[in-house]
Formats: sequence, structure tokens, C-alpha cells
Amino acid sequence: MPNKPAPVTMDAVYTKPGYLFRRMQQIAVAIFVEECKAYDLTPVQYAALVAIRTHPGIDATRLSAVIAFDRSTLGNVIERLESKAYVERKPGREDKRIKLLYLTKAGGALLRNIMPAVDRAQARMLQPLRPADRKALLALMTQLVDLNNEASRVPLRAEDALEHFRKSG
Amino acid sequence: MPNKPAPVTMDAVYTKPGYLFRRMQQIAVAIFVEECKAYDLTPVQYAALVAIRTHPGIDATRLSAVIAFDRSTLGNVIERLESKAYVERKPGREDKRIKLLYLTKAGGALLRNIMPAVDRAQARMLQPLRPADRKALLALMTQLVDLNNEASRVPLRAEDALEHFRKSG
DNA sequence: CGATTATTGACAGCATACTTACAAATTGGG
DNA sequence: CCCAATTTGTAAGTATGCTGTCAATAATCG
Repeated sequence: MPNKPAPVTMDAVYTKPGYLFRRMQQIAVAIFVEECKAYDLTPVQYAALVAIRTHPGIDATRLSAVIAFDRSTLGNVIERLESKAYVERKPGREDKRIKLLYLTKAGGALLRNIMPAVDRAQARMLQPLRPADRKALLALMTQLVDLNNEASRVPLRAEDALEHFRKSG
Repeated sequence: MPNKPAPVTMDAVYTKPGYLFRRMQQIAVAIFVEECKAYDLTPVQYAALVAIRTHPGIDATRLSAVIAFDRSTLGNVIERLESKAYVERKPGREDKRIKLLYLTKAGGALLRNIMPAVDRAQARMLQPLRPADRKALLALMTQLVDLNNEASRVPLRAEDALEHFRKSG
């Protein structure tokens, strides 16, 4: 029996969810960076700043759970934010291992100023769709990300992290 | 006039498309790597192999357009595929600058063998949704990626690339 | 034809994203 | 209370994904 011939098209890639998610992430980052280039801030750095503003005095491990980042990656991200003077690290009083994270004044000001650019970026990502389709896509993505949470190596642990944080903070 | 107080929640991140796309990409890669770990192949390497199978003798620059990868990144990807003996680089006859890419026998065999694992991975990504919602999400993502094609730094140029490739190939 | 321009692959550098490993510090069980 | 297990930050290693630049080669225009 002859083997099936190799397909001539790229459909094994183009029509698959994995490719579409990679491609859309690529596009989303490009749009974000373009809209925010006056502030020299990446999407990841923005998310970290928002999380630190929401939870002042959080430590790096809990922060990684709150924004679903790898702990190792986050170390470098915080270093860059610290070198730009948007974030401060202070040693923990009770636990000498941890370093508590705080926004500086410059960090808080940056977050306030960058908001319009971030909003423009987020709007542009869905702009090509009709308003009803934007809502539908957002709802489906929210659902899917939530239901697949445990599948990623660094699941989002917003609630757990907060609870633990309140105890020791 | 008092300023608006800083929000207490992470909604400025969690509910935004940028975050959802990053998160879903993270999840998609984790699922792909897990299903394909017996083959030690990443999603990017898989896409490159499929593209080379579809267009034997393509050069690196055209390949980057066919899978919407950065040209610089692609160099390293090809190096890894070459060191695993899945891909061969041969100098171009007419144009001495280019290096033509071909699948090796091992590369072709790998692609055939890995297909079930890739299919499992792609299915798992959408698994938590109801079938109708899977179709809807796929359709919306396909639309959005296509309509936003020019927004990314490395737009997909499947047709252009192919045309140019036929001329000189 | 000859000079400018464009293309190709390579390299360096920065930023995410993950793995494993490690030392220091803390916590829990016996 | 002490030892074992755990937690925390950090580091090294690999892999994407982007920015530049560069030299060699091609293509084009005057």
C-alpha cells in the first residue's frame, strides 16, 4: 500500500490553534511596544508594575504567581525595573530570605501617564473585528485561559498568593 | 481636586486582550512541549520543518516570511535543526549568498511520526471549550490574525514568498 | 559599464520564558 | 530542640523574538 503523500500546503500549521496563538501574541506585543515606545516599557514590565501597585510590599515569588510569570524570568524583569528606578527592593523584616517590592514615585507616575497608551494598544489589538466579535473573542479567551490554567508551567494563583501575602504582610 | 485612587484589583491586566494572548501562548507552548517531549521538538522547530517539507530548497529569508518568524531568530532555529540532522543546508548555485534548505530522511521521518502528538496537543488547547465554541474561537482568531497581519514586525508573506521562490527555484 | 542600492546570512545585544541546581533561611516533625 | 523538608532568591543553560550592524553578493539605474 502506498504511503499518503506529504501535504503540499502549510495547513498543518496555519489553521491550528497553536500557530494562531503564537502569531497573535507576536502581534499583540508589537502593537503594545509601538503604542508605548515613548515610555520604553514592555507588556511584561507593565504587568509587573500594575501588580506591585496593587500589592505593595509583595515578594518576588508571590508576584510571579499573581501575574503567572516564571520565577526565574521575573528576577531579570525586576532588575530592569529597579535599574530604571520604577521599583524598590527592601529586605523583609521577619523573613530574611525575601525582598519586598514597592513602586517608587517615578513608577507610580509612569503607570498613571502610560494608561492612555496602554488602552490604545489594547483597543488596537481587537480593532479589526466587529464590536460583537470583540466581546465574543474576549469572553472565549477568558474562559479558555481560566480552564487551561493548570496546563501551564506557572499557573495563575491570584487568590492563594493574596491570602498568603496578607498573613505575613 | 483629588486624584482618582489607584485601582485595588488587577483588572487593568487580567481582562485585557494583551494579557489573555500572552497567557494562552504560554499555555499552548506548555501543552505542545508536553505532548511532544518524546521527540524533543519545540513548536517553532515543528513549524520550520513543515515549511521546509512544503517548500524544499527554500532559503532562510523566504522561510522566515512563510512562517512569520524573525530572520535573526530563524538562523538559530535552523542551526539546532541542522545539529539534530533533521535539515541540510546547501549553497545556492545561481546566488552565492543563499543557502538552500532541505529535509533529511530523519527530518521527514520525524514529521511523520510526530503528527499524532502534535494533533493531540492542538486538540488539548481547545479541549475545555464546547465544540461550537472551539469553532467560533478558531474562526475569530483566524480572522484577527489575518486582519492584523501588517501590525507585526514580521508579517506573514506566504504568497509573495512562494512566488519569488518559484522564479529562482 | 560602473556606482548606488538592495538582499542575504551572520553576529551582537536585549528581553522574555523555561529548566535545573544551589545556598541561605525558615519551618515542621519527631 | 534538632534534623529534614521546604521556600526564596539567584545563577547557568537553552530557546524564542526582536533590534541593530556588517560583509559579501546581486540587481538596478544612469
